[in-house]
This record gives sequence, C-alpha cells and structure tokens, in this order.
Amino acid sequence: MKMSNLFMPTLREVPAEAEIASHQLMLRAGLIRKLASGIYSYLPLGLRSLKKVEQIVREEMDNAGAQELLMSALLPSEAYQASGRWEVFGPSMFKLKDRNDRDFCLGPTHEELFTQAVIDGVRSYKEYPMTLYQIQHKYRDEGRPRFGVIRSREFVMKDAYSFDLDEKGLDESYKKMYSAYCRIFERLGLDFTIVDADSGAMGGSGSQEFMVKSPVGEDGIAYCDACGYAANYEKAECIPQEMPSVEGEFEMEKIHTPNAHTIEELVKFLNAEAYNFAKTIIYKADDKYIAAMVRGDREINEVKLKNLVGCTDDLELAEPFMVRQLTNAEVGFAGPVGLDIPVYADKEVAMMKNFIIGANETDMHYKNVNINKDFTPVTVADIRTIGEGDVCPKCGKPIKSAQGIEVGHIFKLGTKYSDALGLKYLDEDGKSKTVIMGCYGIGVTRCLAAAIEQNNDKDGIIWPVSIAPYQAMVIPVNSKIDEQVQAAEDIYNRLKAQGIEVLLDDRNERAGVKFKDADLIGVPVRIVVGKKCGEGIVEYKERRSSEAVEKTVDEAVNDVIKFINENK
RNA sequence: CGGGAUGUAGCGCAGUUUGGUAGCGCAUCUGGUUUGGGACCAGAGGGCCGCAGGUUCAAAUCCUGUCAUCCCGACCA
Repeated sequence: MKMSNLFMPTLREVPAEAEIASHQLMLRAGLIRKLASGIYSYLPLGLRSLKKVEQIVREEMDNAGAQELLMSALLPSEAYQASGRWEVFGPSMFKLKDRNDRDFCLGPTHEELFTQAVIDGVRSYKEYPMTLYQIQHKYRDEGRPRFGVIRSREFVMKDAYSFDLDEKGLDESYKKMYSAYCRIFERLGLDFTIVDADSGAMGGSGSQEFMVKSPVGEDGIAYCDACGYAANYEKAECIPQEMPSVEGEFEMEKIHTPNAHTIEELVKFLNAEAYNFAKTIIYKADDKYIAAMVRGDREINEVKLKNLVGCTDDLELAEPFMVRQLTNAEVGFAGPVGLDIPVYADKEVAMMKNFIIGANETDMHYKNVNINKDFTPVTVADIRTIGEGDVCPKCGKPIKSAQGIEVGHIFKLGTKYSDALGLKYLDEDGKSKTVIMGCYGIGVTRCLAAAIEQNNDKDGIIWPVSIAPYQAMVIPVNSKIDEQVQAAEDIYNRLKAQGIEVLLDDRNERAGVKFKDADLIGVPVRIVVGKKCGEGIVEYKERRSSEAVEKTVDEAVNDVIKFINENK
C-alpha cells in the first residue's frame, strides 16, 4: 500500500477524552474514531488489525473442532423470555420494537439462541458432542463505558458454546477450549494469566478467566509466584490469619465512643489496632436483611457472601433508614449482640478473643466480646476479600495482587439453558436426558486494546507482528531525490512480491513526519532509504529496537522477510 | 445509579471572575524557501461559544432548564 493513498488520519495531540495509553494511541494512530460514548468506528488500519485477531481466533477454534456460524445481532425477545433474561439484563440490554410493536433486542450474548439452534437442528444423541461459535458484534448498554474499546457498548466478541451428553464430555470440551485459548493469546502476543473465577449465580461448576495483567485492568487478580496459584480477587480463598493468643475471656463491657462511626475513628479514639475490632455490615439480600461480620482491617467480599446466603437477585448495602430501624442506632454502630437478623461471620472473627463491636446504640460499642458467649452467628465462613499480607491458599507463601484486563472467559454452564429451553436427548436406552453446556468468550476488540496496552512506548504502538496492520514499511527520506524514491519503490515491490504486507511512505513529507507516523502506527520493521542509497546501503530498523543498522539492499530485504516469518 | 469535572474552529486550549466586534498553537488552503526525527516566511479559509429559555441597550460571559462527554464509585447477568 502506498501511503499517499492510505486513509490514516493520525493525530499529533492527545484527544482530551482518552486517559489510558491504548485508547489514546488507537485514536492518535487513526485506528478508531468515536461515534458516541462506547461506540467506535474502525478505520482502515484498525480494521486490518481487528481482522487479524479474528483470523487467529478463527483458526484456533477451527483447529479445536469448533464450527463457525453467524447469528443475527438483531434478535426477537422470545428466546430471552424463556430463560428469564429479558428481565434479568435490565437496562443493560438494548431493546427496541419493530413496526408491529414486537419486542426485539440487540444481542448482548447468545446462549439462548445457540441452545435454540441446537434444539431445532440436532436429531440424535449421536450428533454430540458439538461446539459452535461465532464472531459477532455484541451490544450492552453499559452503565459506564470507559477506556475506549476496553469497555464499550458495541464490541466484537467470539462466543462459543459446547454441547455434551455428560459431565465427562463437558470436561473434555472445556479442556479443548482451554488449550485453544492459550494458543490464541500466545499468538496475539499477549502476556496473560489464567485465573479461577467465580461461577456463583450462573450456577456452573467451573470457570476461568484469561487476564492480561495491566494497571488499567478493571479486575483484581490474586496470584502466587511460588506455586502458580491465580484467582480472581472475588474468588480467591482466604486463609484465616492467626491472632496473638490471649489468655481467657473477659466480661463484655459497654463503652462510650462518641462520633466514632468508622474503624479508623475508633482506632484513633480507643488507641487500638484495626484487627481488635469486628465490623458488622447490614445487607439487603433479595428481600431479607442480614448482617455480615469481618475483622476490622478486612473487607467483606460480596460475591462470597451472596453465594453463601443463596441470594438469587441482588445483594446490596441496606438503606440507612433500615440500618437505623434494625440496630436502633445511627449507621456505624451496628453489632451482632441483640441483633434480630441472621449474622454471618467470617472465619477470622470466630478466632478472635475479647474484641470490640458496635453496641446497636449510637455512640456506644462493646469491648471484650467473645463469639458463642456474647453472640452466635448462624454461619461462620470465608466471606472476606483477600488482601495485602494474606497468604496463598495453596502453598502458604505471601500472595501478590495485580490488575488485569479480562480478554477471555471459559465457563462450565451445566444445564441452566438446556433446562430452561428444553434441550434434551434420548440416550441409547431411550431415556430422556438434558444436554450439558459450556460457554467460551473472547473479547476480540478488547484484545486489540490489551495488546496495545502491553506494547507501546512514548512514540506510539509497538505491534506484535501477528496483528500489525502492516508488517513492514519502506521510507524514502527525501521524496525530491529520484534515486531514493526509485530505490524505495524497488524494495517495496520486492517485499510485496514475497508476500510481505508492506507500506511505502511515498508522501511528499519531511523525513521527521514520516518517522513520527511510522513509530506512532507501530509497524514492526522498516527500511529507510537515505543518503547512502547510491552505494546500495539502506537502514534496517525494528520498531522495538532503538537502533538502526546499515545494510545492503539485499540484506535488508532478506532480513525483513526473515524477521516477519520468524515472528508472525 | 451516587459523587466530581468539562462543553469555544478538525485537534489541544485561552477568554467566563468584572457582560461591550471570537482568540492562540497545531492542522487545512495559496505562494515561496526548505528536506534524516512532527520546518520557516508571507497570506487565506474555517465558529448558531453544546442546546433551549430568561435577565439586559448588549450574553461565550449572569440566571434557569436540558443534552452530551470524561473521571471516581456502584453495577457488569
């Protein structure tokens, strides 16, 4: 491609709306343009990279035995009504009506549709197992779109669904997807981590997320360098920390703590440590109220609590007026003693002695409180979030934490959708059984952003060869000097003839402009044709390396071909 | 959905406090000089100052409403 013909509107300045590197660079390099919040157009360079990601995903899915199909993005409401998700999705589903006032939506995900397709199309158990996938635009009306295409309202997703006769079959399908995903993310040049994820409300039996570690990631990861354990922060199991042993249990005593609503204020007021307290938080779980207790220096993990309580709909903090009603005190003085709702205590709370809690009376706390003596929780379980100072639940070494961008998720669904929609089969004994499903997603557009997030410097993008919009670039330094222009065009034609996707910067620009654009759009390798071209000498430079090397034309051309073939 | 901020030329911004002809840099166009890391000189084009009301002789500026965008948090099936 000659750059004089390329639609590549690069920006010199950073658009004010973009905060993170990938978003800024995608806009500056002319990959995308915003149409509305969370909605983007892909310009030629962006689309080329996007298609390369799709192609890698497609090849590996096909290799794993999955079959591609394509469903509409515009969907009738019926299927979602059968599974109940027409309501469950709520405001995050884009809903619309046709001219006859019938309900439609823009598909946010396609479990129901794939299930229905299999119900409609599969006649015999002998056709299973089967894995189907599509690469399709998805629509979710996110409460808060952000970070460019990392959390957008329209995005490209590969979604796959496996259909098996039994659990053992599901395990195999799942494993195949797992290894396909590993190959995909390796080929995309992503440094990724696989973490255990929560399957909670979806009711599945297992779930893992593929995370690209990045400070701008929206998900927390707990991981252990020593044994390789890694889990989503929400999921990571917490090992109760031993407390200094204390002799005996004292008598509970009420103390005056004026205006000390928070642990921080209490620590200061009573000159104690945060771990001497247990905090009690009132939650509304569906339509019931419950109390949850963790040590003062810990955080409640709402996902764990939700799973423990068996809350199907929503778990949220109780409204302040209900807290006042239930505790007879201002918010900040809740405690388990005399509280008339179920109390769920964290394992660590059960190990504490003579600790301090709210007294259910404004400006009052109890000290020297002991579990099972002064109050009794309905359940003691792991309901806190892992944090600094915690240990790995597998090997006991200190746990580390990082932020990650979720680029893939694999999930053993079980029978949630096959039950809801009636996907059954008659086995060889003529017995009716339910098909067991798995679902597997990859955020294709998000992968692009993640790759840029991990591969950039102050000058621009540093594309991995596998997904670079173009693999190589030839730059004549001075477009007024025919000798350079000719030589550059020859090199360009030779590379093209070898199947290299190459750009020729034939624009009548100064050298600096061409170099800046080349770095910005991140082409992995370039040949610069300059002063020494009369002697047959040109410069070879890889984007990732800081120095250019002088070579003969033949060497440079061969090295580019070699570099591309070794890295693609 | 709660909190915060911002809407002025394609992009980045000033001007708003104290009302009085719409500004700067980059980009664009023309002419010339340049040509190895975003050139220089001279000239030119481009704005319902987010939108709608109101106050005023006069509104980018003051008041009310509204929409949009971004950030923090909640949510993310």
